[in-house]
Amino acid sequence: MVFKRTHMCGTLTGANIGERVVLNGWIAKRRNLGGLVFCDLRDKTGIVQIVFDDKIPKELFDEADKLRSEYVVGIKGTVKERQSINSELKTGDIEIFADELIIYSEAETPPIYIKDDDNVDDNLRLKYRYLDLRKFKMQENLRFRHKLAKLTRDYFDQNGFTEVETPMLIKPTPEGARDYLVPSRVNPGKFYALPQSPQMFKQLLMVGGTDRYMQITKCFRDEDLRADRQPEFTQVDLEMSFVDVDDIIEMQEGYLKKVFKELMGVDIKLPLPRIPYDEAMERYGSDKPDTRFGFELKLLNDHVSNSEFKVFTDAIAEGGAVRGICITDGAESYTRKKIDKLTEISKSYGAKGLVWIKVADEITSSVNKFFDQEQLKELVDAFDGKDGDLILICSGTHKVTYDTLGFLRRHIAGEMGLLDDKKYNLLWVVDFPLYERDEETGSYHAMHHPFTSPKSEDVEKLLTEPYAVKANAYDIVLNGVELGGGSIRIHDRKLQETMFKVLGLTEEEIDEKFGFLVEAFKYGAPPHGGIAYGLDRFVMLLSGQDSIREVIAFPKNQAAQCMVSEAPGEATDVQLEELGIKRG
RNA sequence: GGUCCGGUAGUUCAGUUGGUUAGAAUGCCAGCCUGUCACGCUGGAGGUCGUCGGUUCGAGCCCGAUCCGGAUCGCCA
Repeated sequence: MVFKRTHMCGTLTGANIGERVVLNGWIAKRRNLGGLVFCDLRDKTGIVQIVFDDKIPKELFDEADKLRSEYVVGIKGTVKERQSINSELKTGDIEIFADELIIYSEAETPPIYIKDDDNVDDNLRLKYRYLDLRKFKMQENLRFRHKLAKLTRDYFDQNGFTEVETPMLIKPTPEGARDYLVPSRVNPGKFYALPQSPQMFKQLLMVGGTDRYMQITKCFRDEDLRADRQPEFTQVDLEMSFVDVDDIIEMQEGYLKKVFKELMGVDIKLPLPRIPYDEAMERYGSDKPDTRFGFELKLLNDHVSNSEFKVFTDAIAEGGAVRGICITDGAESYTRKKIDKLTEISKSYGAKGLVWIKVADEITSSVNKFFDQEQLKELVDAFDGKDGDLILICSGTHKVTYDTLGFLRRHIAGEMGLLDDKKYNLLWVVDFPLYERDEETGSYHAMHHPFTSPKSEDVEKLLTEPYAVKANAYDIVLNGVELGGGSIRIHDRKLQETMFKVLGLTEEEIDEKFGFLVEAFKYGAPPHGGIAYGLDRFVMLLSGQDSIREVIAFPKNQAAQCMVSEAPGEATDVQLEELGIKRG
């Protein structure tokens, strides 16, 4: 038997006083005072206090005395005003005097507490996810995620987009991230891959005349996990025909404005800033800059090139750089010990060391032996340094200086409490390089993917100076996190062939990997482009969580295992034989 | 694959220089309790100190190996 509930626990208020109500939920807490039993009854909307007193039959009272944490019960009773109000509780001015009780399920003592701010081992939470999900915080996160997804569908629907499902079983294309492979029983020895993104299919949809496509879909990458990276994750995927970069950005800014207005109550100013990739690297050492604070990078090659400090001069001679950042407003707290700590972390980004300069009447530094006061003053002036500031300098390849200082400026800002989570700095990073160099093989490599179009003014440089070619590619960045990215694609067959040529792909490789797309483009491809957002990250940032695991109902742990179901599991010999993977 | 941190009661943790029977809080169980809401009071149960090996008269603590977890770099077109 199930009690037909009349209300949800958290929605009851003083307006319900005198009403007879029926509630279902979990026992969050029982307090037995002897002749009086209080229970906190919880459902996803909140908690309300139930009272069992001596006015009820003894059998019912005895039943109430048996209640324990996480028992699932139904209650019938009358709403009354409280004698003692609990201002901590939304429903704290009322309580339910129960006259009927049904215990649907008893429960063992739960291994984790059902409490929002409970500090418990992450794997325990994942193992008992169904208990973890009972927390209000988790229910709120799921609800928030749902709202964002709904708003996304509504917005793009209103703008003429059609949601189309693309296949989950696709052809393996060994490029970029590692594929999850799925063996095909009816094609022994052959495999499907799970999509890393619907990229090629959404382009086919454009060739197919869909014009404006969107999809909220799962994508899969068999790479190592991080706090903001799961092997299966959700993308908001979009593609539009007959557009240029401005068209796409304008459409997205409308979307972002709506998201921030309706879900966060924040008015964002349009148009959003656009920062060219080169400038982002030069000023922030990152292609996803956090602009909520300063500490911008400065190239110091000209200021140190004639110094005695070989570490610097060697780096410059080898084509590298010397760069620094200046920590202002409260840098005094950085003692030698703390700077040593920073130096230690810097090494993981490839820096050999970190030079520090403390600005004061008498400038001190870790390189006093090599720089006199005048030379140090020059460096300080390069940053407009003031008394109390701390300048940190590192040298090496351009990449090492960007990575190290890009990390340090954000790390230090975090330590100094400058990362205001109420501030939403959205910006576009544009004009990405089309190619990057593969450090191991020395070959060219599409930075985005091989269908990204070069900027028209750079097309002639494709074969002569590939590194100088900028792409019609853009990333949307929020507070130092990449929310999404996209590009205008190549729709011209000649240009696509040139692109493949620069990448060093043979006819066979092209045919094997992208043959069907190249073939499709023979029959009339519209100019098109799109973008994809990481939905999990988006929800994480907006709801103020520090891991995407908080906004995914059943996430994987760092070893890519599902702690609830214990996936992945073994396959039986019979299964493997049937799939043609193992001989019987 | 590399680096760093961690693994002690159901849970979160403490455990000094290697030294008696490994502690606290919370949770759990029992009894008492009519206005609690982190209820209170009294009592109780609860441990393969991740695992294996070594050093030692003696190891939670030291050494080696290993497993597991987390963070991070590489990786993530």
